[in-house]
Amino acid sequence: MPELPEVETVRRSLETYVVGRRLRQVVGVWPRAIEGGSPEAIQARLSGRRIVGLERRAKFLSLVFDDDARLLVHLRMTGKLYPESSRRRAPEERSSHISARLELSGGLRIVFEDQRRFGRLTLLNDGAAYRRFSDRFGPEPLEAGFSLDWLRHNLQVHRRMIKPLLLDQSFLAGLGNIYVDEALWLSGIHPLESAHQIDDERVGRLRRAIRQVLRRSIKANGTTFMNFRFLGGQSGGYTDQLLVFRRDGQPCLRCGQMVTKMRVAQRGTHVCESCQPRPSGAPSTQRGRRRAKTSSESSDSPPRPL
DNA sequence: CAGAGCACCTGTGGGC
DNA sequence: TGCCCACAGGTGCTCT
Repeated sequence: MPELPEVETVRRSLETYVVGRRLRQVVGVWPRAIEGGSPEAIQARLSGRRIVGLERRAKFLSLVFDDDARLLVHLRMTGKLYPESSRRRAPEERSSHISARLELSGGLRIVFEDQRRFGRLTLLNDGAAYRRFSDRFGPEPLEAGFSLDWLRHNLQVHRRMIKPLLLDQSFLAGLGNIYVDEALWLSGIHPLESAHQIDDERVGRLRRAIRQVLRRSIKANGTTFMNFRFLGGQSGGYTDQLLVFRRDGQPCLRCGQMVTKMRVAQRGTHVCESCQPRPSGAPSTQRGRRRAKTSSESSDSPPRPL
């Protein structure tokens, strides 16, 4: 599930609950949810420490403690993080899906629920460890480091296809499948295009598109398909504003041609082949498999500009 | 370096 | 109706 806007939504929703409290204990941990450590090690290192911040880096949440230790949370596909009391009535919650509970001072419990159990907790002992962690990622797309010059230069030096490059967290932090498709559609760039072949004008459009979709989605509290939720089970409002993602078989909102679904970098990819012209040398590999968009309709419906 | 395939998990929905 | 399989918002590994 969660990409930058969803993780940021969770961060904002939890910040006021957790900052200022002390961690009492970590309970109910599914041991494999701990990355490179153990529940006991987390417990020993963090219990009694005060939480002084809740930050986000890429798609990680980072509980910052008063002595610079951190507890990282990655929600992966289906993870949720919420104060227990706010979710009493959430119908889909199942105890078998709980990966951990954090007991904080004042009787607050934060639940880490994760249906698919991909989500992970990671303990970082000090600021140096955090620096090493943070250095694995590219710039944050909503911060100053993601400048036009930076993007122009760094697209130039890669021969990879643009979509997998934008999904690569070490290149740019925080984008996932939804917002890459959205940003490429907005900027009129085909996902198979080689990064270094994107001309300056489209680089500028791409940068604006990335920032626009992320900002708007954060404003709407993210996107919900299956099960992204925050606080008391609220879902993201950006789902209604999606421009191309999951709109395969429907007319493109810009030109009216049918939006198609293909496979790029093993990910479902939504594209308007008319607004996002396929690069000349691109392999036409895409095995559409089942989902075949052919959608049984006559292939050419009249373009309907909107 | 770049890309494919798979592994990690569970649930859901489409096709037959 | 029910079974089987592909697929799902992410990431990290191996192999070519």
